[in-house]
Amino acid sequence: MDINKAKDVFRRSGIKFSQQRLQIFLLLNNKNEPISADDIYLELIKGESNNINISTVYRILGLFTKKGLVLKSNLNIDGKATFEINHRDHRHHLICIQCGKIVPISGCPLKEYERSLIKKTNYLILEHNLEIRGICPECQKIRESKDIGI
Amino acid sequence: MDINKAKDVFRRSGIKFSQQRLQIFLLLNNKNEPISADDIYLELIKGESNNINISTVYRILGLFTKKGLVLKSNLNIDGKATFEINHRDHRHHLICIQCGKIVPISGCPLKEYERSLIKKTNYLILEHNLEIRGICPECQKIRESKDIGI
DNA sequence: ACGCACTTGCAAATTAATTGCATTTGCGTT
DNA sequence: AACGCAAATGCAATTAATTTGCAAGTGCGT
Repeated sequence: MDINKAKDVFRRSGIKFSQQRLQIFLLLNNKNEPISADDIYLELIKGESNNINISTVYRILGLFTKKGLVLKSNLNIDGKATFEINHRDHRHHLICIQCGKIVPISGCPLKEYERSLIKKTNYLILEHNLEIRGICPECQKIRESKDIGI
Repeated sequence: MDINKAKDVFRRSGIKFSQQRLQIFLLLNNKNEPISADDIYLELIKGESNNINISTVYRILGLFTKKGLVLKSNLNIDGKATFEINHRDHRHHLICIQCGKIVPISGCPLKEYERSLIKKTNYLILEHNLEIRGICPECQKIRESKDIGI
């Protein structure tokens, strides 16, 4: 994702361009895991020339969310809300409860199920979220070597 | 769920009995949807003789969660964490985005999928959460009568 | 370069959640 | 049934996340 592409997305979404919006948008595009407002802020202020305020981060995330560019993840990381780019390809995550690593998983196992749910409940199903938690291969090795029970 | 049953659960979980714990436990058992600490507090103080403090509510929810009686739902309702009784039968929810109603759905569509995910990723899968959002039949009728697009 | 609406920074306010400490309560023992 | 102690609660104050008001700054069309 480069600057011109970002400007394009902004224009199409009716979002006025600004440096701060650009930076947050690029950062979110380079992450493939949910990130908190505070972490975005910390990443941006450690970047060389770049300055930004935490309230601006919140405001921009709110704007992006309202415009559908960003999803407010239902995954709260110790009390902080997290956000991620709205990959329209409908992505879920696999989260390691040991090291906190989050990896996107491809495909969605719920298409068929939702159809049956519609029949059963008469709800108009619009969206869902799914997070799966477990222990990644690396952390499993560490656990084995320390002989910790689950 | 009556008082003696609750006392039994407490004893088996190593939880000392108290009025406040009882009330929160009974309330959670009568809800079948996630509820925030604040809403629990509000429901309890409007009850006749009953008084409780919001910090006590948080402390008891923390205790119940630690002991596995209660699950901290990943569903945050405008910025507030929510909690629900740990039905060990592994329940998911269907949420109406119009009226906010939450109904539990029976069965879980992910058993088979998790098995395939284990093979593919070598993760040790421990748990997952799934929330499905849509519009309930009643709200659909209201929308139709008002002719609102989605 | 100019002007105006929109955005940002800053500081203060709000709200959720936590904590320290004095008081109260549950419960086993006498 | 009263006693005593550890644990639980209430209260007030604190911390931490998020929001908001307002003055100053910026993007963008003219």
